[in-house]
Amino acid sequence: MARLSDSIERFIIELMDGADRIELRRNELAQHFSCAPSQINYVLATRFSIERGYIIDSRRGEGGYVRIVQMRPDCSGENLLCELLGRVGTQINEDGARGLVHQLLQLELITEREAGLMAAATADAALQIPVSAKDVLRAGVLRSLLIQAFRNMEGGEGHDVR
Amino acid sequence: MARLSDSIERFIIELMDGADRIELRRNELAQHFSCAPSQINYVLATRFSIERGYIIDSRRGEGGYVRIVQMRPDCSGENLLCELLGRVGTQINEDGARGLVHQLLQLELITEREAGLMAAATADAALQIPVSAKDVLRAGVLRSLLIQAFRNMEGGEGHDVR
DNA sequence: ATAATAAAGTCAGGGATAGTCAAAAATTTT
DNA sequence: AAAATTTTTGACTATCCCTGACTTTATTAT
Repeated sequence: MARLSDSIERFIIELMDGADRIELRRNELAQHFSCAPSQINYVLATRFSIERGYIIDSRRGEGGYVRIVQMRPDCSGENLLCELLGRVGTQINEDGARGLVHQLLQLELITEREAGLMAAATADAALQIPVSAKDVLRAGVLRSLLIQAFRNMEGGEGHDVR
Repeated sequence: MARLSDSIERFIIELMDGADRIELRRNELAQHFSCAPSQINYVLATRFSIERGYIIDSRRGEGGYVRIVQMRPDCSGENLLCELLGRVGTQINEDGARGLVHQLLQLELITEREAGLMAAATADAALQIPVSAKDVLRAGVLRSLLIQAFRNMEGGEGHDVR
């Protein structure tokens, strides 16, 4: 029998129907498939991961939702974000970060102002901790920035700045 | 169900219509939305906080009111930057950082995309170190971002609205 | 002054969502 | 069949929104 996770994956993809984003209620979906709500999280984690080109956003409480955003993999056959994240790795130095940001700028995926911000956030001066750990920390910040930058490209409202 | 709080927030912002202050009756507003009066307090606390640059003033009893004042730092350039850096101080938590970014957005000093980047760089998730030091680190990153944001503004390119 | 009335504030709690994690179950690989 | 891997579930947690009971303050009437 087709695994439940696969069915749910297919169902969601069909729901998206080419659109690059969709919002759904976790519990409703779980009910539709008569499974535990956390099963949905599993599907999201394994089938709609960053590596596969998706970004998940969610909110709890009354009016809660789970939003799935598919990043368009345009600029390169492979998923560009995925590749960039790979290049960031677990640590990266200031020059490496700058180079990467510069490349985004060259590709016209971000503006000069945005590039300036990304560079500022990953500059040595911004990360005030013992030198030894800076590169690791910078990698975390840069990853977060990259994911956000790609979210921006989807034209949506990005995530709440709340 | 659409969140009542969001509707009320929107309603108030529309009422203000660019003005920097407004006075309203808590009970009337509650009645308009058919909700408990305390709901209004909730909206004020979560959407019109100090962090977002609002000050709430009120009076009880006959002729009571709630006044919402949007702080518009009248200083610009250097002074505003100074003030904001002061607010960041040596440490700031995630909510504080978000509120400040939200305010820059409201003041139209940065674009939504830029706000998203600033929020991403100062999110808890981006700073992968022991919790205890996060706020200090975040302050460093945010300071760096602010300085860069103001550098952008002086460049006078206006902001790309994309 | 005191009492009555008319606001607004506070806070704890409940309901509605979603997330996490570890253990059990199922499936696949060796 | 044993081991390894993936899937599924359930118990517990976290967050957000909304309400209601009770409190505080200001004004007005007696």
